[in-house]
Amino acid sequence: MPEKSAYQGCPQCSRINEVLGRVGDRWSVLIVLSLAQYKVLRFNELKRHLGISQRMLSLKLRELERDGLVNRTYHPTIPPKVEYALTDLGYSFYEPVKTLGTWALDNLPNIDEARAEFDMQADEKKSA
Amino acid sequence: MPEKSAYQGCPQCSRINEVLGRVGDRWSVLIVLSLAQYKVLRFNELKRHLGISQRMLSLKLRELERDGLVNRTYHPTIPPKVEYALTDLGYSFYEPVKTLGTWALDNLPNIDEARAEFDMQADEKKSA
DNA sequence: CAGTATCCATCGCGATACTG
DNA sequence: CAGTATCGCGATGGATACTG
Repeated sequence: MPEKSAYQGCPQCSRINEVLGRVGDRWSVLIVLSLAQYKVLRFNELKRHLGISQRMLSLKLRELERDGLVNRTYHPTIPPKVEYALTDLGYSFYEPVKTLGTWALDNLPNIDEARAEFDMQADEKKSA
Repeated sequence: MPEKSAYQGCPQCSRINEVLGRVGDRWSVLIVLSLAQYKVLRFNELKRHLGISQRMLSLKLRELERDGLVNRTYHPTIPPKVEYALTDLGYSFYEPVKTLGTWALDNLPNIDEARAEFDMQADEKKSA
């Protein structure tokens, strides 16, 4: 937690940042996205779907569970079976994330264009 | 860029992830937030406001400029003066970010509560 | 199957020093 | 003032091996 000298001008920034810490965490978002789409997934289903390592998936799922975004259901069978699903809070979190994802898809062409132009002008200076 | 075996089940995830990379980057978001609020800021104004290191601010600003989210205006005076502001694309990006920030402020109490309960139950097991 | 534990490479990022 | 260059530490996260 970078609680250095930051956020002097923005007291609530540190709190918003906590959530951004969750969103910024690609894996957490992808997990939420997957669960929103499939409703219920087992551990290895998520693992295969996302191409995430066991370690990371385990860590991130516990974080999400701790934050009340994901529900974990353990079935003590043999072999064991564990199902993950979004909580109500998880679904409510999905809403703004979806908004962001929509913006992303809509505007990535613009970003690509801006990058191309920026890089082109950088090249011009180099060859000048 | 972790272009490993990820995203098999979600081709557009990698693109969404690019934007999440930007959002996840706390500094980039805080810069956008600051510029949205103050319209125009100079390099050191941003630096002081955010408590960010020169190096990071410089790097992040160039990223944001390259992506077309931030506009850089150089005034060749002595001493030099450089002003940063959001582009139209930057402002449009601010919208979904604001949505997310609002969700954060609204729901952080819920997250805190969920955490407290989760940690309490974890403690119970430990002492059992 | 659903994890946990250990090891290790990478790198984000701050601190510091220097320049036009 | 507005950067760039270099160094170094700590966190992030993958690979691998082991357990109930």
